Amino acid sequence: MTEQKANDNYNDITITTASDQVFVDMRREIVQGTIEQGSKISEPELAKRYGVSRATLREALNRLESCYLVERKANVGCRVVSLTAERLIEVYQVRSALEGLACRLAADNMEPEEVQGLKQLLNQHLQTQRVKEGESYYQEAGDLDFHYRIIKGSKNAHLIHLLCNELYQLIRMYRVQMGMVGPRVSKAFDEHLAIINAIENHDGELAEMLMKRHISASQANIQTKFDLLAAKN
Amino acid sequence: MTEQKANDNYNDITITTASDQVFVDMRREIVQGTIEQGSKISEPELAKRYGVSRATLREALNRLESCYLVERKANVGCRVVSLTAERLIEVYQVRSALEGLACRLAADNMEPEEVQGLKQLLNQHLQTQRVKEGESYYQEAGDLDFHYRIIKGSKNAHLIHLLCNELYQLIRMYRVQMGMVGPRVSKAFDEHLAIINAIENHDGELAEMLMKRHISASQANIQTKFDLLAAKN
DNA sequence: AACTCACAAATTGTCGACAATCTTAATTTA
DNA sequence: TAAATTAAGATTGTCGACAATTTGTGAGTT
Repeated sequence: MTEQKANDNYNDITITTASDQVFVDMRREIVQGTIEQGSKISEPELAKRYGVSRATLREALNRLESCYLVERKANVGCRVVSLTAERLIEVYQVRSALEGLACRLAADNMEPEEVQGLKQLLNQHLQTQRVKEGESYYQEAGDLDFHYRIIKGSKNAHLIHLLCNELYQLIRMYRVQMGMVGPRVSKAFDEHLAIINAIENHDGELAEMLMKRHISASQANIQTKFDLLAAKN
Repeated sequence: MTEQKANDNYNDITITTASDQVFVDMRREIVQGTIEQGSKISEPELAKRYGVSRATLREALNRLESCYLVERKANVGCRVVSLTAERLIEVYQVRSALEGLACRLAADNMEPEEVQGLKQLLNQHLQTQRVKEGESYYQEAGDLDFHYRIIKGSKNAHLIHLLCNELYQLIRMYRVQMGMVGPRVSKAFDEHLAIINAIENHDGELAEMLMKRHISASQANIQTKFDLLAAKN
């Protein structure tokens, strides 16, 4: 839980209204676990805490629901989502399909400059990783950045919105709260490299397949992680 | 625009609050075109029309935004989405990836009874189509039903929500307002049949591929339809 | 002791009014 | 005449209060 500030606002929302601010703040707190998963959200309490009325808080809650961070029931209330293994597996199945598509489209639609930028990013990661072997956070942030760029490279606005604004919040929450360390980190590099090469060669089919595998590997990791967690308790 | 009532509430929402009601009503009107695409939504005006306060109307608008039927801008307002060819292509690319996934999962997770039900449904369509050759509406409703069942058969709750509650409203809107007729109808039957067979044989890979093709064919239709429309004007 | 029912407290849903912002049109200025 | 400015009107954002529903507690019954 070191400084997470830099990567708070991944999707480029311009904050104009008060509910925008509350939305972004609550989103951060939920992703980081400050507001813990599964906990009930009391509208009067949180409204007071953020210094806004219930109306603006509810506006923020609606938007949190849109990105799957809270769940509402009529006349009952709102609670923060719980990161169960089942849910994460489901999300990763969807993610795999969508990012596979994004990768295929990126192979056709990415500008040469964007591809160059991606390669540079990967080089940076390589150096950073050498210096801070074992440190996982930077890698994670960089990894997200890598995926973000490819998604944006698809040039499919609907797909971009779906992944970056909606689905990714859950994934960030999982990463921050459960952590991703171990041998996956270095292996992920090679996979990233292969993906970039495929994109550079405009080989959409291969790029899609590699990305799907890449994400499926993460998915497998989730299951083992939860199994380990269950064994401890 | 005959009786659409039966298929109004595809996703099984239980209407409890006033904003639920407004949401469902507005959704129908937007899908059918009663509230026409691209039109600006005046909160005071619509609140009066539905006999509710602006607060409950705004709640409904939030949810309409979640299923991509309206777009909001801060301090500016809300307008109904416009069905451009570009947007629909984007949506269909996403749909193809997601329903492909759904189909693959369905091949593993559908109960035998569900598969039987699907086959029965297809038989009904065949008879209906023979009787009412050319009539497209029933086919469309039935087609949606077919896709719904497969999606549900995936047993992936997140995927089901994404497709049935969010993405499909746009697709229904396109179908109702632009219509789907012509040779696609009979051809779609054969494709449906092949998909069912693959599912029945638990051949996920094939089922996925067939579904993706099936949807890509619809996607190609969209482009030609818009081209024709552009040529007329 | 367990179960039901009724009442009280708390929470969510809804409303009308006010504040902040945007839009439009008239007016001024170059 | 065209561009910039400003003021009026309308629209959205926010607030506090009331209504409807749920939840929790405790008395009463079997």
